[in-house]
Amino acid sequence: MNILEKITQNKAAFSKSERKVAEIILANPQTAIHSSIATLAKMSDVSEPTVNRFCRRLDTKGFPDFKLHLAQSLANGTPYVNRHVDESDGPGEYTNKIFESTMASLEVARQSIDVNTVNRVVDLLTQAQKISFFGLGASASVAHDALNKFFRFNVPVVYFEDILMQRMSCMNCSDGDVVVLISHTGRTKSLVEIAQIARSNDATVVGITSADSPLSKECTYVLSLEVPEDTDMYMPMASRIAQLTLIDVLATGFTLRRGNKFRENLKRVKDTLRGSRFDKRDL
Amino acid sequence: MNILEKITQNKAAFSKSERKVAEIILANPQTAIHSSIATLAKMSDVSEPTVNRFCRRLDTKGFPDFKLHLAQSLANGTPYVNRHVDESDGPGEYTNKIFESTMASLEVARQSIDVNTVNRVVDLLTQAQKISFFGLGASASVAHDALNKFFRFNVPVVYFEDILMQRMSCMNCSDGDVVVLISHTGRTKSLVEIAQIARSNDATVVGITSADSPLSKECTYVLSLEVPEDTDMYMPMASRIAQLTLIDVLATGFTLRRGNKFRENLKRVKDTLRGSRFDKRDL
DNA sequence: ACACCAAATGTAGTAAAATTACAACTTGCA
DNA sequence: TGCAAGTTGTAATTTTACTACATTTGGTGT
Repeated sequence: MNILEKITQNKAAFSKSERKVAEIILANPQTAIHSSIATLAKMSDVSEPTVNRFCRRLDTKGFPDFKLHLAQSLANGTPYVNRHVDESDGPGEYTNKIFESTMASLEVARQSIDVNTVNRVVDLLTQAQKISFFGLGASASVAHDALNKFFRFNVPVVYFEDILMQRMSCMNCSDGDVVVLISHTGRTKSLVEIAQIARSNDATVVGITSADSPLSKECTYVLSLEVPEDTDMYMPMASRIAQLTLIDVLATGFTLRRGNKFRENLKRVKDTLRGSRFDKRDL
Repeated sequence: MNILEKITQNKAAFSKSERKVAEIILANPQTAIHSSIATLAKMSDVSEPTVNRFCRRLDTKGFPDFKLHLAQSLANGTPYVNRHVDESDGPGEYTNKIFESTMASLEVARQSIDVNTVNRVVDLLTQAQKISFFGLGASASVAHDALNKFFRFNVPVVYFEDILMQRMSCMNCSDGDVVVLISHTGRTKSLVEIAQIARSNDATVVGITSADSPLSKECTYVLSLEVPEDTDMYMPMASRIAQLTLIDVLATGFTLRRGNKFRENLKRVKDTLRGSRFDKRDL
């Protein structure tokens, strides 16, 4: 865990002098990591052993070890904590907060992804006769993006924003078709219905949605993304970003998989051509 | 810069013994940060001053300072380096690489954003009579997403995928209208034309595009995102993600500026959606 | 091939930093 | 008031890092 947060949390448990040290470090962590224990003791107006005890209380081996932890907390990237925007924030603040929370959400999403399912879905997609991407509301643009990506692969791809078109499309599904349904909550009624229609027409249904949702129960495969809930009103839907990134992952997997096959194919063509050519040694 | 990369890069410039130290550190950086200079010297089979000189050569103040840098490089999150996917990668690897490069790109984008322009654009949007979002290809889905976000604000928002519709819409622009054009490269001809049409009809044109592009020259305001170029074939378009996040930033700025009354309105929109969803307690 | 110079490396001593053990001081409670 | 538990500081010890200088290595020109 981030040691800066830890200091803030344990603040109550510290003794008076230890708290002095905590204040100084929190106020100026960058200085702290470049100071010796003596300097820091003087700044906090306590003795050196007090600083040392402070470090130990935070489960570090001693002052140098503490500095290491602190340095890591301060390292670029780590402090991507889900910081919420509040009303008093200026443009600089909310810009940074949003970027940082987005990155934090991506990190959480990354860790929650089940690689095996990704692999199976990629497998499925490469073998699909037709791929459909459907989503509603905020997820519609994600489906839209997926269309863009997969369209380049020269595969039959389908995307509709309209519920009725989505339904009709699913009714025409058959064995070998893959329907990818995107929904953060997984509670959108019409999308759940579409999953049922697609399944009853022998299509494989892949859900990019949250686990244990009504939608996930209707899917053949579920790629769940555990993105922190967008509880805050100002909070952007980080889930979309995670979904898009997941689409990127699928598209990449697709390219890699098809790439291999494609290269083998190339080689076979070359071999076939050889017969119609003069060999090098014949020259 | 990440010190681990630095070590790898400068490897050639090192002396024989220094290289020994480099090898040991690269092979086991986690151990290195918890070792004293003496231990590390013994492991590398060199003398202590050699280790010290090694540290100095990397522009650190000495061994402790070097450890600090190393710790930061090893910190969770920092190694979000743009790692490229290669053909031999398995699902686990490419998934991680894509998430990490996306995060890395977001970080770069964050640093490149001009907050003042963000502020001015938010200002503009809050006062706009009508807001249009246009993009083509991959950027179309970003515009689509923007539509979704701003639609909730109960502001007249327009979005078209069709070039002709985009043109016509811009021809009907008037003073007070804001047209947001999204394009990673900023070299899409028809989008540049649309910018010109919109401007000549007194609309304010905001470009979410790269600086110094043809499109940027036609815009009233440019929000440039310096996202690393997607050179690699397997590389996903991280630029879209950055654009989306920027849209989030604008939307958030918009909400903040509009104040309390407006936020109540937002809540009402959310409540309305409830009817189309399965309730949590229904499970 | 040899001598010489410069760069690289190591040795030993020194300075600095961190830790330990213990003493003195608070603080709360009987 | 006095004592016990917890807190803080002092001083000595140990560990760690650094510096100055000596030795070695490798390369270059005669």
